[in-house]
Amino acid sequence: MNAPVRVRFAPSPTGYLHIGGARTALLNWLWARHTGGKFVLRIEDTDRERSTDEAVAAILDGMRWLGLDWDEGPGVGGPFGPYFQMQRLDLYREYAERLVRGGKAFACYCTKEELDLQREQARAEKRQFIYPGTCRDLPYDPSRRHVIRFRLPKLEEVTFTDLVKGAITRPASTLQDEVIVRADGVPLYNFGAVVDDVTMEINLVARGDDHVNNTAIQVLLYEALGYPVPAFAHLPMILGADKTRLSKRHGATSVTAYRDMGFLPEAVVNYLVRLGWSHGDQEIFTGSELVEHFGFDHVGATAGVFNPEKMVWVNQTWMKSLPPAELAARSLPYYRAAGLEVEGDPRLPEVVRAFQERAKTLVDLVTQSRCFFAPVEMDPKAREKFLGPDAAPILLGIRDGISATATLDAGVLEKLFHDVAAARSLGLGKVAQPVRVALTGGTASPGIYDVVLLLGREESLQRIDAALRLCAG
RNA sequence: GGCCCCUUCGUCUAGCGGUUAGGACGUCGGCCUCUCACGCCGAAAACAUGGGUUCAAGUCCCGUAGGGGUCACCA
Repeated sequence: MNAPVRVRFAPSPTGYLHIGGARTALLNWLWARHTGGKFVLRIEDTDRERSTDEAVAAILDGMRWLGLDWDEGPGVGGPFGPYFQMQRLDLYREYAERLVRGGKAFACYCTKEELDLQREQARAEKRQFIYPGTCRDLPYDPSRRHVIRFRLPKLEEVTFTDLVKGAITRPASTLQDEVIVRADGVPLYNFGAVVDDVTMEINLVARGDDHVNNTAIQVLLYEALGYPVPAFAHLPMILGADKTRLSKRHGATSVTAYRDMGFLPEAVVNYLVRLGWSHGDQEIFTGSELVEHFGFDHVGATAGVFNPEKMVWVNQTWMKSLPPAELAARSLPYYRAAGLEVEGDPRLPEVVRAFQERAKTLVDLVTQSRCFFAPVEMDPKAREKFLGPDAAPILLGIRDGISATATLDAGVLEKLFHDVAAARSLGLGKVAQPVRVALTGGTASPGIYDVVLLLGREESLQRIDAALRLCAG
């Protein structure tokens, strides 16, 4: 009765892994993991014009980064391979021939040009163009260049059930004898996908919303082939702020771009799943929580607007929750990309801890903490405002205090800063800000005592001395 | 244009006939405070619209409007 779940993600390798594709892959993966089923990755590379090996690599790279491992597919193989459509051509030919022999498909000799002309004519007459069945009853002549068309059965309408949208019905009058195999023998999407889903024993097809209109003809294909129709789940699109389909002009759309911007994969996964799926009021989910709770019954039917601000919040929330050592390890490639070699630096975990709840992304973390691993880059505005002549005596006081103390710790520093402030009847801020600018080059940083401690006595003294010279003019 | 799908705060959503319509992001106030964050407290903010069904409708049905998708020898 209940066969083990087999789902698949079937991208066409025409570009990087798009945010929308990633979500489709993710939900399939979650369902497989939730049910203990199999997650199959299949590459639909039958569009030879646009498919590239680089795109395949980019997609696999994106999926690995998100942690979406596949049970069958490129690299891992599996019992239903190969998992590239261009390596399954014999299979499609066999199934197409079966259809032709059974009278359920036929050879069509119309040329692209003839059909384009007819289409144009129909448009001129404001008529819907539907293939008129020109070659429907012609004898089969393999020597003539031809495509294979599916012979649309006589029926009123086609209905199927969608796990997220419910029953969907389409009048047969809007369907036509689709071409299923090109003249060069390469199958078209509707046919290749069906044959593969049949032979790979896929029993739930979860894919983008933009495929609902293909589903009716596919249902008919399953029936013509004599196989059970799988369950369908059509996932709503991801929109940009203007409510049109998310695209480049809305900003970054590839998952690896988010990696490069310093997002944690956990956060991207978390955000993407929550966009269109919910579990009560919960916002933050670990991977295992997602696997535990995910189900198509709570996938919404409405398209969702991609909200970068919320994704940043999710990312920041995740960064705060990671152990500092873990966060430090994750930040290494980002420091490297910024030209800072911090691996093995004993201060790294402490520095990361100091910025953990201040940074929104890993890139932000690196940017903010830069002054601990590189010379001070003095912000001119900060200098002008906080390193004037009146700052000199304050800096001097702190400088002397630090150099006079044998062992620095937070308690000592707190007393020192308070004493300097009290001696001049100033608020603590009047003392801390000039020192902060002297030590970091800017006006925002972790607590000033932490900054001194992180920098250490010698470096702190040097930086204050340098600032003193600036005060002097 | 035909067909298909969708419609709760600006955004993501909870709701599955009876709720002061809840949460989150963002926004705005306040608290905390050495800066920036974090955290905490509070506020503004939604059932597209018109008809039904029902004692009762955000929840069910129909229409309208709006939005999206799709109409290839692309996927």
